[in-house]
Amino acid sequence: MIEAHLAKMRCRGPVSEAEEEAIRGLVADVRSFGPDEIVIRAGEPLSNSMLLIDGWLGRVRDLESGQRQITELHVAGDFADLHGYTLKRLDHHVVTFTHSKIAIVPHDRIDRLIQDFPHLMRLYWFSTNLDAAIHREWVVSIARRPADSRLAHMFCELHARLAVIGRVRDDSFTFPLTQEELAECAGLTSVHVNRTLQDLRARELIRLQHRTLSILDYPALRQLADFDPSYLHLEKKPI
Amino acid sequence: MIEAHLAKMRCRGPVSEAEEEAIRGLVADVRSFGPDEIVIRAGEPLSNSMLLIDGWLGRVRDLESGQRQITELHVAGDFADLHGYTLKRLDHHVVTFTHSKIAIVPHDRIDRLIQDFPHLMRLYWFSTNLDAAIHREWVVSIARRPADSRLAHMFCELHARLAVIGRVRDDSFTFPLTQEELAECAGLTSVHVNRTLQDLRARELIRLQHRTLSILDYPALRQLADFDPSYLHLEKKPI
DNA sequence: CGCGGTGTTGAGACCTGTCAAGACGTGTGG
DNA sequence: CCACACGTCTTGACAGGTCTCAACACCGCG
Repeated sequence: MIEAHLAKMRCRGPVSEAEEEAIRGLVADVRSFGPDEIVIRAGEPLSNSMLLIDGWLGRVRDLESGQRQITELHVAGDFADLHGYTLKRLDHHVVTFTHSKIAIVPHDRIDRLIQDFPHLMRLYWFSTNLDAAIHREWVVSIARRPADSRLAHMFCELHARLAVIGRVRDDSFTFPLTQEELAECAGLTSVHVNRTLQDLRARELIRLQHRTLSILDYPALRQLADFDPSYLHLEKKPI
Repeated sequence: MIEAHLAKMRCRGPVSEAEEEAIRGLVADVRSFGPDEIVIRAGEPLSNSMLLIDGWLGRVRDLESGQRQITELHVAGDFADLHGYTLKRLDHHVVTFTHSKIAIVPHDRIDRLIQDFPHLMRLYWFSTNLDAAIHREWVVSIARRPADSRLAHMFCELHARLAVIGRVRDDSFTFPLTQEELAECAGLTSVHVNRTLQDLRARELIRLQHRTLSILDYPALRQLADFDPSYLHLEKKPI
């Protein structure tokens, strides 16, 4: 059920049997959502967090002008709103992009978990700091990189994050976002995303069809993106 | 010494005498830095965090192209790299913009503190999540807002953050960044920042001279910025 | 078979970037 | 006290990336 989550945790360091048991005990309930639903609305008081079991979620901000900005993407194994555990309300919505299965984790269970397992407290704190690192990388990308590098960077990041949970095969993975949604991530318009994707295809860097993204030339894509995966902290180091 | 830090903490909820004492005990040493120094270099292993007592710091990323992007600004009372406590190395440099006085906080003292005061653990975890919220707001700003709103938003954010620590008088505060550095925050060039500032001045929204920023028409600036301070969680709520 | 969402294309406008030069101003050394 | 130097701010002309608007093509699904 939460194997992807455990895989992600273990990729940073050992998780004992007892800890694993405790983590499994976090889940109070599992709920299913359709695509394009709002899972958590900005501002509402929270007493649970959401552990994504399967599907794709995003954090999105609606602007006054009617535009949307996606601030982070979440895949299986991610806690989508663990920061809500301390903040108690979010500054953004959490929405589904696909059918999604989500484990509900009541905050009081997290209370108990981190009390019993200080090591897990550090791991979960770490994981919210990792979200911040991802935000920072997006700031850099959106502020400074041209459209092609920007998309390339997103693809490299997802490649790395999905690989950890075993969802990449031959540098291919399913990528369910529409070009419109991709634009909302990258700070571009869907028209420009469309043209940029054509460009990336023409240069034989990627293939993207039927919701599947194939990276055809990873070294070249990585160079175009100026992608350095160290901010994802994927190497094994005990915390 | 760390009054600004305590003021910031207290603005979110009560901090007991004992807790205050413990927080003061975090400081192992105080160091001074000149302007434009690198305080922490990206990637180097960390065993301390830096609590800014006075001055201005920033988190900056150097790009391959030679450009720089500033990812967050820090003012008195901020922990500049508390996320380093869990991550153990940073994905960015921490640099000074002005003369700065910084308290050195060894990680093992934080270990002890959060063990003794679970409430403070939550507060400090919260504060790193707050940094993430600020990152998110920057993503939105840089991705979607035109140059004038973008600068306006930065000024509103700083106004709110500095007010908490008593550094705003009559909607004025010292703002020591050069236009070049401002550009590195906003994802613009210094030339464009210059022209945009002239525009904001001409519209009588701000005055900026001699390193002092005066907000002349806060409601108008806030509206231009589409600024909603709730992401800063400045209202009093026990955590 | 038709419909709605998604992807594609073109032309033109606009915001921001680039390059280059000059003005200002503040601190330093003679 | 002046002269100079260096960083910062300012300005102009032009280039270029991205956006806007609008139309059309495609495709999966009911």
